[in-house]
Amino acid sequence: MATKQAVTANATDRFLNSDLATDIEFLTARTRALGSARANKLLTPLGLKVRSYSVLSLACSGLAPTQRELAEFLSLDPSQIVPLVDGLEQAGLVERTADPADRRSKVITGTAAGARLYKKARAATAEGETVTMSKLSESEQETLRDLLSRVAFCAE
Amino acid sequence: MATKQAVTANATDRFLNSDLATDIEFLTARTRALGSARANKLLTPLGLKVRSYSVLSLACSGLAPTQRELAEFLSLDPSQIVPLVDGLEQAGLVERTADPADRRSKVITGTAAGARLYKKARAATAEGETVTMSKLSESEQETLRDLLSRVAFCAE
DNA sequence: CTTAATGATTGACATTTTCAAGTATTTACG
DNA sequence: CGTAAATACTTGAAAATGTCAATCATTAAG
Repeated sequence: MATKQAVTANATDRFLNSDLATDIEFLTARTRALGSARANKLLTPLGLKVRSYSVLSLACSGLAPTQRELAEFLSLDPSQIVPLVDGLEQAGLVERTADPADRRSKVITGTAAGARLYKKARAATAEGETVTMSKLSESEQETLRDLLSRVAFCAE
Repeated sequence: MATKQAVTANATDRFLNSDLATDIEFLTARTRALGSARANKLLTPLGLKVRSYSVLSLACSGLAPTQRELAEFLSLDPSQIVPLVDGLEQAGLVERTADPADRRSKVITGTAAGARLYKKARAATAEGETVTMSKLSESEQETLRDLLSRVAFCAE
């Protein structure tokens, strides 16, 4: 079996020199698929997914995001934020508060229970990230983080 | 208006120091969202999307991928490959051939028309990538590509 | 030769994405 | 002030995507 595998290369190896394998678009998609599958698996026992975790994280950040800001930052449609916050709110993890300065906006803040769960969830995703990045040294991981932020937060 | 914008920071800037903004999972998701929106826009005039482009790319690579290999490499379920190949096949861009060595497998190869379209599509996505990566120097882009491949093709 | 495993396909179902329209509120401007 | 335009959230519908189990044809294993 092991020898057979060595002879019949798997797709991942076979296409390593294809055009696609050098395409940033493709590499980010594949990295994300790997990472988010892993993260979702680790978050499931906590009743979260990558999406709800992201909302919870910002809700617990102390930065008092509005739903519009959540949509913008998470690259989602504003209408997608509604059920995400609904779920977290019904679970008692976050609260919607009308912004006194602009009552159209609703500020999302984490509750005490939300903060407790976030702490655990953050540990879970950190563990997933460790696995995902295990092929890179610490300094390479920092480099990757830096390069990706510069691309991801490009003003356009 | 311009002054107002400067005072009221947008979400992207406001959350730059949040936990999430240093999360690789999140950074890859956001980078991918930016990049794939851009790529899809450039591919639309050619009748392609990022997905069908990826299949076409491998079909035209000369590496004769089977559908199972496409699924594996593109992080998709095998059943998702079927309609993707259907579409390209109906457009005369690729062909399904039963693998003589294993007639369960179907090898996907690009037609002449497929190769012509792929050439244009590749130029389009390359242009998108140039825009997406414009904040990075050439050597930084190479570093990013290298680090991402090592994560994306991690054996697990 | 029989059984188990694999690759493609289909169909059912859930989730996610995308949009357009509606309500409440705020901003811009005459 | 008062009206019109813009903004934030919400709703709902339609399309696209993801997930999974079952089926058929073929191959591999015993």
